[in-house]
Amino acid sequence: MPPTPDHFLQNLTEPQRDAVLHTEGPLLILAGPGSGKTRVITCRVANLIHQGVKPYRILAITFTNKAAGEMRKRIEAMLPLRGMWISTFHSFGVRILRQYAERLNLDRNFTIYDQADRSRLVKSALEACKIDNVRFTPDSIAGAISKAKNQLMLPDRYAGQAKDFFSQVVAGVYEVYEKKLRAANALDFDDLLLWPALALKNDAELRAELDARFQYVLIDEYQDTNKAQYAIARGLSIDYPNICVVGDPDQSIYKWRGSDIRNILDFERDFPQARVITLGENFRSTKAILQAADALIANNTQRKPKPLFTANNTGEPVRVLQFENGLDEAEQVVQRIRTAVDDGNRHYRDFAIFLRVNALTRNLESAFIRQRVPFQIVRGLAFFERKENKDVLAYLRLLLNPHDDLSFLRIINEPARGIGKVSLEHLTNYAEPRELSLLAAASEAEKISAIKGKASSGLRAFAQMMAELQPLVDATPDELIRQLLDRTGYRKMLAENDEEDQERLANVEELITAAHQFHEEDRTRTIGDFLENITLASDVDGWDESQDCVSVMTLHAAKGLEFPVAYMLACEQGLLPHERSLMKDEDVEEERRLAFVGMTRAKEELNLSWARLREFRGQTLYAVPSMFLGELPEDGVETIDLSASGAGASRTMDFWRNGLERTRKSWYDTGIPLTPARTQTKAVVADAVPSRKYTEGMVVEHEVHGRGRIIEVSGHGALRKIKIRFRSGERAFIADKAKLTVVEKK
DNA sequence: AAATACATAATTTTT
DNA sequence: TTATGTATTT
Repeated sequence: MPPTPDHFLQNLTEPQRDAVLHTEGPLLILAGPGSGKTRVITCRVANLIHQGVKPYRILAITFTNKAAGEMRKRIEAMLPLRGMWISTFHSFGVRILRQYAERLNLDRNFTIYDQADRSRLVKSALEACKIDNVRFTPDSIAGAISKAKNQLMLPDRYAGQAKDFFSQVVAGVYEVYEKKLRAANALDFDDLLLWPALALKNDAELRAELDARFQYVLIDEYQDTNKAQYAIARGLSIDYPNICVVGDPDQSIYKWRGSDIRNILDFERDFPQARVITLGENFRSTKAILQAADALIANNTQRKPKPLFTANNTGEPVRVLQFENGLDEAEQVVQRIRTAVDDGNRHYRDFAIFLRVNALTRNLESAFIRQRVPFQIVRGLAFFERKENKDVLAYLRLLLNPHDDLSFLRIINEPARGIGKVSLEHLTNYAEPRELSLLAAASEAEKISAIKGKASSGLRAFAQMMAELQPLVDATPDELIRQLLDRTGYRKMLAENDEEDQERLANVEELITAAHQFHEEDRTRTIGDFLENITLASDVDGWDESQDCVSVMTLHAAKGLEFPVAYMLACEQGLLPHERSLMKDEDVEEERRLAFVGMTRAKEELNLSWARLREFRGQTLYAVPSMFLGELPEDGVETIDLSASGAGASRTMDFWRNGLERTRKSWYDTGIPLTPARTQTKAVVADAVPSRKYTEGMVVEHEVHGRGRIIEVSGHGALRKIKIRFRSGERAFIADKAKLTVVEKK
């Protein structure tokens, strides 16, 4: 029984209905949090299909694979969907690149390099360029390359516009990096967007073909697309400009990754006839929550004001909880959750805890375990990032792509085969001018005179072994891994030893299970698909909703989700907003949007907390409540002081509201380390301020480097750095950590 | 070449 | 606190 259009339109508000019914021509939906965006999207697709549009003419782009799966499920509940593409931009890119591989002069079996691979490759490119004496880190250079790629800039054009020293260094590295990628038959994350974008630009025939194939394009979380992604969307919507983008500028939280809010302006410029529909009414949160979020985001100046309103109840006030320290915070939050569940009002799955940084999960983890409260930390890839699993995956990658030198280097001596750094240098020197992969070079190791005895035979044996494993790539994934573990000696390496190895072995076994399940779900999926799936997975993709447990995740991972009760922990200056954002107003505004995203996840109850003392990199510092707490309205917000010092309620927000008025940048000046850690008496606090005792011009004595003069002091608190000129050269230290004695004050 | 001890540096967010 | 690199020994 095919559902009638009424079916999709029931219970929709007028703007929602407009959005669903607008099928032809460009459409921009500005959807505030909780405005029923998902419903509109699914109904709109269902409506399209109902009107006779073939599912395979529709392309829907989501932000995570999980969101893609969810959307598919929801639409399928209404209509059959065979042939419709729903994926992330990156998965879409891979699919196009594999499909049109020959045409784009690509090997279909390319490996996808993640950011860790990228870092290592940049490092080796740096070495190849012989620029190891510069102070730029591989990561900063990798970041610059990534940014260039996001802006569709290839090495030659980048070199052309490189003016300052840094850009010029990057330009050189970028070119070598690209060559290395090509030689390894690998693409990095950015290439998965860059290549399709350029293909659409340069190959008119291909562009027209894909444009006609995907006559209806839908893009969710549009505020977080970058230039390359926009180029793809644009290229697919010229002959058939039925493109619908959905986003909320106030929820843009990936500027640091290249997302560009200007894409919204460009959309209206490139599609002047575009219809714009605003979904403002919130159906998710209580009035109290929404008002608090609204008041917060109103502090952003780079923003078009937009009303948030709801017909929902006022509900409980938003709570700001003050704790003595991070340990207390974790324990008491978990306890509050447990109490609510014990009282029978809630399930564990109703609760989410949001954090700005992953590193903050530690205290929570032990609190959950101690109080026996079920929880899951949503950090999807952690399992595959374990050394043993990465090793096994590297073996698989090398089997599938023998040119993958990075993987070769990872496993060539794992288990030990008597092949050390020097031998590998000889091997590289042999391989490079001959344009051989390291694996190919290894197979003819006897021709390399510089490599002797054990190393030489080890290399040849390795190449031989990989060749023998080759036919197994067609076996089932789990069988392949099992064989691989036996024949490479990896299992033997782990089998003989201590408990740590036992655990590693167990992890590898779990990897086999994962591969097995992956294959069982869909027998057509290969080991290559398995690897691809792991690389392109997002953090939330590992989130299991079916469990009745508390979810812990970063604010970034929380995007798009909702929970009856949300806790946002560590709302402290330096953490939220993060210290790395404090230098620029626009970065602070992004942090504020991040807080806004977190707050608007909550349906019924919202709790924000901070602690007076925060353990940080092994030492305890005084914390300053987040400036964002001071931006909340007094109405509908309740402040509760649960700290031992109990200085009375409401100090939190007064801190920011009233005259204290410290500049944002100065929070870490109050960060006074306590020694020894965890001591909380005021006496100890008072006398130790090592970070501030050094000044420029001082002469100091260092245990190792001898006497030197301080030439620069920067940063604050635990991050305070001092630069010292010794006879042997200049060196930088963390002020707190350096073992120095003052010889002469200036 | 590999194992070990030792020092020291670094820590946002992620497809 | 943890990961990474360096120097030293076997």
